[in-house]
Amino acid sequence: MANLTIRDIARLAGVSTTAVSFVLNDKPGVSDETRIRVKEIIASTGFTPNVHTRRLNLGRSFTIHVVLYWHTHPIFNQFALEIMYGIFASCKKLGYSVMFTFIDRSWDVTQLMESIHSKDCDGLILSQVEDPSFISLLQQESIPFVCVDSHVKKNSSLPLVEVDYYQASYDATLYLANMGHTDIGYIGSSTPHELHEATFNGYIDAMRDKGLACNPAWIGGIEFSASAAGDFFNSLVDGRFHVPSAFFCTGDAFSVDLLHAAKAHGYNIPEDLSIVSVDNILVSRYVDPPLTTMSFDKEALGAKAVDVLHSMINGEDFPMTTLIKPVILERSSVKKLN
Amino acid sequence: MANLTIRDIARLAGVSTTAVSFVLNDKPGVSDETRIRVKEIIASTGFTPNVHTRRLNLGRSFTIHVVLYWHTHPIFNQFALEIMYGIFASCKKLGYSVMFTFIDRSWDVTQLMESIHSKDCDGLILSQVEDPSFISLLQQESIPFVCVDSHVKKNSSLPLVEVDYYQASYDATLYLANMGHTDIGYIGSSTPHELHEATFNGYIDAMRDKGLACNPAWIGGIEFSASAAGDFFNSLVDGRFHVPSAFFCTGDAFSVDLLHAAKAHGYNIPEDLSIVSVDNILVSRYVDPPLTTMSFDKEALGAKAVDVLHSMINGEDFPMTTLIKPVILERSSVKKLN
DNA sequence: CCGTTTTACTTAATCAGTTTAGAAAAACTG
DNA sequence: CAGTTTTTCTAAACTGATTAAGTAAAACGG
Repeated sequence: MANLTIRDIARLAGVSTTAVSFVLNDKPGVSDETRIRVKEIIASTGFTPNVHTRRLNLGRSFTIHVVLYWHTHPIFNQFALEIMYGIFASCKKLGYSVMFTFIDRSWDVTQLMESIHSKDCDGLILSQVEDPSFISLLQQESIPFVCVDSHVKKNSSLPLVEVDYYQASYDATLYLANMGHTDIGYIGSSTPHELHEATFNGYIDAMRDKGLACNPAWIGGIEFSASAAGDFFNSLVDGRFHVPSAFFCTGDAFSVDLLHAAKAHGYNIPEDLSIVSVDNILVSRYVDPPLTTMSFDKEALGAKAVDVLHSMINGEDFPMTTLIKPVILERSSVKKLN
Repeated sequence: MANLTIRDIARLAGVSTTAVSFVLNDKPGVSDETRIRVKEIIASTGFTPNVHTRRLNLGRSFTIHVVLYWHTHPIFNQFALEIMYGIFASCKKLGYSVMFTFIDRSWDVTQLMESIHSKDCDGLILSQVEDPSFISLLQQESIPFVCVDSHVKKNSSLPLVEVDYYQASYDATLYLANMGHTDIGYIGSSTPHELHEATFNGYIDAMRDKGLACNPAWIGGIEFSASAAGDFFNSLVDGRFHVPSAFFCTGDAFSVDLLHAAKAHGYNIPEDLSIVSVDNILVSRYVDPPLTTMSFDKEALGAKAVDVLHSMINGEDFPMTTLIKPVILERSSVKKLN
C-alpha cells in the first residue's frame, strides 16, 4: 500500500534490484521463472516505480510542455481546448505526460525559461505564441519546440503545424464565386505576417482565376479585435460606399462581428449579404443565420504537433511545415445568386 | 550553457555542494560573503537545479494534475479552458506545475492510476469528473483531490468547488417573477444527483416564495444532451399543452437549444417566450436574441480549487464546499410584462 | 572431459540534488 | 584566558531507480 520501492520488491522476490529493474523494463537477463515471480509480486503489491527517479536516471522527463496564449476576449480562445485534447490524445499514445502554461501580453519569460532549464519537459508546443524573443531563446538553446496555430513568421528553421489558410481563403472565395457572386470583399488581419499575406493571396488568386475584379474599398485590413470587422463594415456603409454582395472573412470571430454589424444596418443575411469565413468555432453554428465556414480538424492540429515534436526529440526527420486542410461546411450564410 | 550541475557551481565557487544547496534554498549556514559569491556564479552561468532530483529528494512533485471530462458535444466543454486558466494562475503563484489528462465515457482508469502511483503529482483537480469508482479509489488511498464543477453526489467527505446552483436557480426564477411572469417553466437535467435536486429546489422555493403555482407539464426533466431541451419544447407544443411565458433552464446549452426549437415553431423571443439560464457560455452572447443568464467567474472555480487542494496537500484546514455565486447578466431574452 | 560461450544474477557506481552528522574556526562568556 | 556556544563549512549518506562491470553456474563444442 504505502510507498513501496524497488528494494521491497527485490526483497520479497529474493532477487536483486537489478533483476526487478530488468523485469520492469522488459530487458533480458532474467529467467522466465524469476520474471514471472517478480511480476506476480509487482501485481499483487501494486508497486509502480517512482517517476522522478526514472526521469533523473534517464535524463528525460517524458513530458511535453504546452504554452498557450491567453486572449483577453474569449472568442479568440475558442479552439485552444480542442488543440489540447488533440495534444493529450497523441501524448497518451506515445507515453508523454502533458503540462501547460498560459501566457499573455504582460508576460515575463524568466519563470518559464527557468522551468525549461530545470529539465521539466523534453519539448514544447507553442499555441498561438508569437513572442520572437522567446522563440529565438529556444532556438539558441536548441530546445525542441513546435508552433501550432501560431501566426509567426515562417522562417526556414521554424517547425510549424497550422491550418492551410491559403487554401481556405482560395476555396472560400471560389465557393462564393461559384455561388454567383462577383462583388466579393475581404476582411482579415492586417499585421504584416506571412500567414496573413498567404491568406490574402488565396483570395487574390481565386479572384484572378475567376476573372473577378478586386475593389480596394472592399478589402478590410483590420486589427485583431472583437469589433474591428464591424467597424470596417460601418465605415463602408457610413461612407456610402457600394457594399459587395459577399464577404470572405479570415476567421469566424470576424464574421460573427460583421454579421452583427450588418444586421444592425438592416441587412438581411444571406439575402442582402453573404458571408463565408474560416475556423468553425462553436459560436458560428449558433448565430442567426448559422455561418458557412471553412472547417478543419482542430484536434489534428494538436496531435500533429505532438508527432512532429516527438520526431524532433528523438532526433528523427520531421516536416518543417505541416498543414491541416480545411473543407467547406455549408450552413446558411450564403445566398446562391441567379 | 550545457547541463551544469550543483557540483560545477560548487567547484567554481570553491565550496561544497552542501553550501550551494543552502544558497539555492535560502537556508542558514552560509556566510553572507559566500552566499553572494555563489549567487553571482549561479546568475552568470544560468544554472537551474534539476527539477527531478529535487522532486525525488523531497518526495513531492510540486505538480497538480487536472483531470477533465471531455464531452462529445463541444457546447458542454465550454468553460473547461477558463477553469484551466484559473487553475494555472493560482498554481503559478503557489509554485506548482500543472499537468492534465482528459477522460471520457470509454475510459480506462488504470493508466491514470499508475501515473498517480508513480508520484507524478501532489494532488488532483477533477473537472466535471463523476466516476464514483475512481473517486473512491482516490479516497481509499488518501490522495488529495478536489472536484470542481462536478455534478457528483455531495457526501460529507468530498471536497467540492462549484457554482451555487441553488442560488442561481432561485435568483433566476425570482428575476422572471419580478419581470411579471407567473407561468414559469423549468428545464434541467433529471439524473438523480444532489446538485440537480438543489437546482430544482431553487426554482421550487422561488415559485413558492412568490406564491406562484408550478405546472408539472412545464417541468422538463431532461437528459444531458444537446437536443433534449428542444425535444421537450417540441413535445409540449405538439401535445397542445399551454406553453408558459417563461422558462428557466439550468444551463445555457439547454437555453440555446430551447431558443432554436421555439423559433422553429414561430415563437418570437422574448415577445412570446422569455428565457433565463445559467453559465454565460460564449455562445449565449451571440445567439439571437442574446441570452439573459446567471453569470459567474469561471476562472475563480479553478483558482479556488487550487487553493483548497493546496491546503489539503499541506495538511491544513480547508472548506469542504466552496460555492461561487452567480449574478444576473441582463441581455435580451426576457420580456417585461405589463 | 576441458575450454569456451551463454545465461542468470549481483555488486557497486551513477543520476543530481538534499540532509545529517560532525569538524574546524570564530565569537561569546565569566 | 579557558570553556562554551555559535557560525561556517564539508564529507558522506540518502532519495529510488538504471546500468556497467563482474561472477558463478549452466550449456555447448570439439
